[in-house]
Amino acid sequence: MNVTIKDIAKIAGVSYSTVSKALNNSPLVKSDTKERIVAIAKEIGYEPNFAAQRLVSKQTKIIGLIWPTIERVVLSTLVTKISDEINKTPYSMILSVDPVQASLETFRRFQVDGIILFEENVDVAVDPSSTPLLSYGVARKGPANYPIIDANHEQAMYEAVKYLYALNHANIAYIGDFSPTDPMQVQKYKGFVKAMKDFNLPVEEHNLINTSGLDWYDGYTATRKFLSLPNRPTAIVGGSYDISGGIIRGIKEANLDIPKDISIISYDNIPQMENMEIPLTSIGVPVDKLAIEIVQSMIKIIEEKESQPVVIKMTPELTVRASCK
Amino acid sequence: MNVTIKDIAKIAGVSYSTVSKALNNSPLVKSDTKERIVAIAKEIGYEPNFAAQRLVSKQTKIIGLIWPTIERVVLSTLVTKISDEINKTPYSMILSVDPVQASLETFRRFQVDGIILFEENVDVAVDPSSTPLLSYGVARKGPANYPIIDANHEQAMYEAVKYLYALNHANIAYIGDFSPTDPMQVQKYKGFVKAMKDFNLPVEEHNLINTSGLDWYDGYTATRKFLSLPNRPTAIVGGSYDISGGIIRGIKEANLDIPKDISIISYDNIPQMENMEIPLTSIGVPVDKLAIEIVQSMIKIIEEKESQPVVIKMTPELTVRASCK
DNA sequence: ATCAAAAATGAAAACGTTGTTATATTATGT
DNA sequence: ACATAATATAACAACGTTTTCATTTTTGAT
Repeated sequence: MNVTIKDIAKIAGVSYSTVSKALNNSPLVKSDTKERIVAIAKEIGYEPNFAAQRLVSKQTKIIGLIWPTIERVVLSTLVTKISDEINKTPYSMILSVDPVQASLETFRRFQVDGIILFEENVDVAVDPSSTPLLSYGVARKGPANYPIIDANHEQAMYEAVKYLYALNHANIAYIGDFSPTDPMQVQKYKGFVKAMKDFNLPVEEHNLINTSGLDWYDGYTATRKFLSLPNRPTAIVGGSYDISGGIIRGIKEANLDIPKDISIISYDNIPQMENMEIPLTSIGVPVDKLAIEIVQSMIKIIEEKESQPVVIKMTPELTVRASCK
Repeated sequence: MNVTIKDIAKIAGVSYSTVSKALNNSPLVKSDTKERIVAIAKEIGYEPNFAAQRLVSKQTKIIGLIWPTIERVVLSTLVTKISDEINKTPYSMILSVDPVQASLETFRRFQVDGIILFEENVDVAVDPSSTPLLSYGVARKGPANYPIIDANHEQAMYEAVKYLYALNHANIAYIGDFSPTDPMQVQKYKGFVKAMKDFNLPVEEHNLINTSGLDWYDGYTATRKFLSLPNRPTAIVGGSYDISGGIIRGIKEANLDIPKDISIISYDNIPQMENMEIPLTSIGVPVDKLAIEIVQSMIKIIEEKESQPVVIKMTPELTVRASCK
């Protein structure tokens, strides 16, 4: 059987309500007594009973994370970081990999205090009266009825081009997914094109390479194809971590050197960029900062109960490594 | 404020203890009353209060999963499946990506009912009197004081060779990690060598290729190197999902065809094998079955309280796809 | 020394369940 | 019709906290 505050009370010769206050560092109890009680608690290895605390506080101190799409390295890194971040707070995290609606159902049953949703193209009907919800996704036209944290993809791509331009590149290509149904990709595309225009660089067919997908293989095949064409760019912007992996391989296979022959900068700012065949210079919101922002916002929403459906656009950062010249 | 059994009691005109029994389908309450109460509960959207149930039942119905190594596709798939599986039960899962000892600490505080540990080379000192613990890892010499679920790596590799042998291959190479400090890899190595000997196939330097790592790139570089050597094998056993990805690439680059020129079978049995450049024939315990076994065992240990430190060796299965001939 | 105010502690209700025990109701056999 | 057994329902303690309110103790001013 576990140690309770009543056990502590008995040893300390005080009432258990005093113990409760002492352990919560209440100003209502004398500091000598407080110290004595805390010492005893530690001594006999007291751990507060979670269920009892929840019952009276009407909170679960649990945040649910809905993660319907699996197995993209970037996302699993983000999940890890979010978990880390939540563990630093009094909250903890439970994970659901079920489809969105089913997950919401589960979390309601669980009475979690808040829900973080990884949104990919999903538009969720959320009853605003219910559990606080925060989405990591893309801002909509008409704002949803819950807050959204969104990496500024457009700005990221703009900065990528700006950086390459500053390095005197004039023939810059974008290898990425141009799917018009994925808002994230649309943003990236826009940002690239806008920057190119702003710097008076040509935007033509040969420097807009559609991978039709976000995976390694998509980047690889697209690169092979486009390297065989004339008017080869001197710099490439890769649309995702995985795509860029494929790009590197494609370039290597053509016996070209990075960055001597071609510079490359990739979207997605995760530590793994460092460990690629060539450490990739990358642009994007650092995954750590993203995690912190998501968790902080979630907790704020939970605790302040005032969830305006704001959109938080996170600013991308450039991390220079060895792939641009 | 949430609906409680007292609200139901008021509406139904019975005492709340009767409601409790009715909702738990107790034989102590008349079936008419039961139905009526259940109907009302549904009607007004009653959800039992988790904390209250936990407080009285002395259980949390939460299973903690410790996952210290991240970002190996195979493992994240397994985590997903385990989560799925747990969600089918009355339990739910919380995830910790902290180092083992810190995670154990957290989970104790949480009073989780059981802990699943993904063990990679970690030897954990566990106080057997405490929370039930189940490890997914490798059997030790002296059994640990908790149960271990272990894929039979040795048998897997044996079966791989057997399969290739049945396809009339005589020159078979193993491309994998031969690190003597990683017990999983040692098992695989052993299984391969044993099979080769049993089938009277030669085990020489040219068909034991050490990648010194488990990643894509390790497989790729190893393959490039060994393809340049004479006496090229007709079939390859790849040591992991990622390694095999690299092997495929290496072979393709050498302008060889799979399976026409070289057959390849990979360790790890996950659905993603289907989506590789070439759908890979693979051997290993199917990740779904692994997840089911882990979760079932965990729950059994929790509920029966009799955790003998057994080792469960899971039988690998062969999934034939397009990469062997 | 006396008393009021302030400080410290204690008592007890509340949170929403489950499970045990007590009570009321119905059925059964004579 | 009556005792007895079986059945259905109600009452209430218990789980381990937090929090409110009541009580006791200490402090400080007179």
